[in-house]
Amino acid sequence: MLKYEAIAEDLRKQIEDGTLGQNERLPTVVELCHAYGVSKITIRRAMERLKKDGLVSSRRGSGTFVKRSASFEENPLVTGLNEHAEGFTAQHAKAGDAVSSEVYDFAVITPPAEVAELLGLSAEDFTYYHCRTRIANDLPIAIEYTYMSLALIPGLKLHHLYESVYRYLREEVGLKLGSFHRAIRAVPATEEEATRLKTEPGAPLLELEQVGYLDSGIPFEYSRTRNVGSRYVLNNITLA
Amino acid sequence: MLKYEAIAEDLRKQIEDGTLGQNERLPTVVELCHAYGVSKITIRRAMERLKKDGLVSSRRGSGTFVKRSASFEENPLVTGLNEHAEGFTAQHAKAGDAVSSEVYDFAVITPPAEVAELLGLSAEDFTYYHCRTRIANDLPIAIEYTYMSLALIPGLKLHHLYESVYRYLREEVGLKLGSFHRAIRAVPATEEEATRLKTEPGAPLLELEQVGYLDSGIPFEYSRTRNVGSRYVLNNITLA
DNA sequence: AAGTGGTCTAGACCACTTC
DNA sequence: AAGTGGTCTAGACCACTTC
Repeated sequence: MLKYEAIAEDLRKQIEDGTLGQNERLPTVVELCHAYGVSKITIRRAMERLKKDGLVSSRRGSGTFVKRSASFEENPLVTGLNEHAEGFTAQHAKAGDAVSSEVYDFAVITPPAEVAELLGLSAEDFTYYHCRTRIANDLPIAIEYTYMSLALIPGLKLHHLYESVYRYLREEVGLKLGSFHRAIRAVPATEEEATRLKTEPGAPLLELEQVGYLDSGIPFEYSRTRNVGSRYVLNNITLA
Repeated sequence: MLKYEAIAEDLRKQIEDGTLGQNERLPTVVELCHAYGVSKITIRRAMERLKKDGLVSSRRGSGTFVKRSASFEENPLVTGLNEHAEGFTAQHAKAGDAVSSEVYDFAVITPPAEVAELLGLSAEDFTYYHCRTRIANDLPIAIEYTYMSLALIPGLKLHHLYESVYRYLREEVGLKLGSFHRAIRAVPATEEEATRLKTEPGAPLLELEQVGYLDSGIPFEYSRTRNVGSRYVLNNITLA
């Protein structure tokens, strides 16, 4: 086994058995160099492996931290990682499409227990909840059910849902978005979804379930996006 | 822009404008070090970027080569990359499932024009074609439609389709599998598929379309795998 | 034997945060 | 000012292929 692989495995075990707890800072790169008797680039490769697997995130100037993702160990379905998130708006703007939204629900609620757990919230914490369709060139492409942490995003308003929420988070709230854990399924449209998406009940939808993390490793959103199968193809895929 | 990014962009342009042609060998790492006035690790990072984007593949002892993937420029839907392919058999063996197959079709044919193009074949070249279902614990999970290059795999027999084709390719043919270009869609089951998969016509299927490459960059297979939506979740996802 | 890419060392220097 | 991770140098050494 290569040195960087052995180091990554050792740190992974420490994270999985709790020696390194959620949100805990790892030793610095230099400390790890001394501890394992290797040079910086070898530690760096081990860290890249752990980042790819969604276990840690690094911030220049601060350190490298264990992500709050223990719940994912229990749910092996959702273990991917996506850096450099682009929202629906950015994806379609590139193609020159006219993008709009229809909002069906927007409220502040206490989320379902499994959502609260994925977001690292207690039973008393609030989240925003919204359901909206995303429309490109007058054709509905997807319906989104999203929970976002109220504490992290104090000022979300209805009108943001008609624009780009990610742009708002980045530019106005100043959040730094990090990685995403994702799972993908094919599911049938409910009657309500069929009406909202202008398709047939039971029509195949491509569902992306995701938890979004800030670059600090704190989860900020849980969402399910259901894309009309005949209008959407997912490209640029890597399976880990 | 970082040095390795600038070098990757420069090489990408040379590949896209044809200065570096399909299957052509790039300059060696040491030559690139001198050409760009940088050290090995910087060239290495640029190469990792190009590999991730599916433009080149490297073989230790031989060099780094432009992949035969020009046709993907015309089809932006299929531009992902997946190293370290695991077949259905390996995935389910881990989970301790009983894996089997049902083969509905196995023949040597001249493939459809678009498949021939993706595989870099002429109109006169032959491929294997097979359709089979993959079954775990007596429940059909997926149906596969696959074209494999006859010239690369002289000895494929029916009985291999009841076992692991990838294991056969690796261990008996001695092929080294490289990366995969993939696209994902949700599609409805046809009547025939519904019967073979023990589900309903129109039921949502998660389709993975892929072109598989050897580590030399030569494409060896084109396949569409349609997974029953209610029995299959794709995890460990990275969107590039 | 000669050439190839892959891993790794022991740092220097930089961008960024404030542990 | 001190500490953090990120990029990069100029190699050494190794695994693998035969350009």
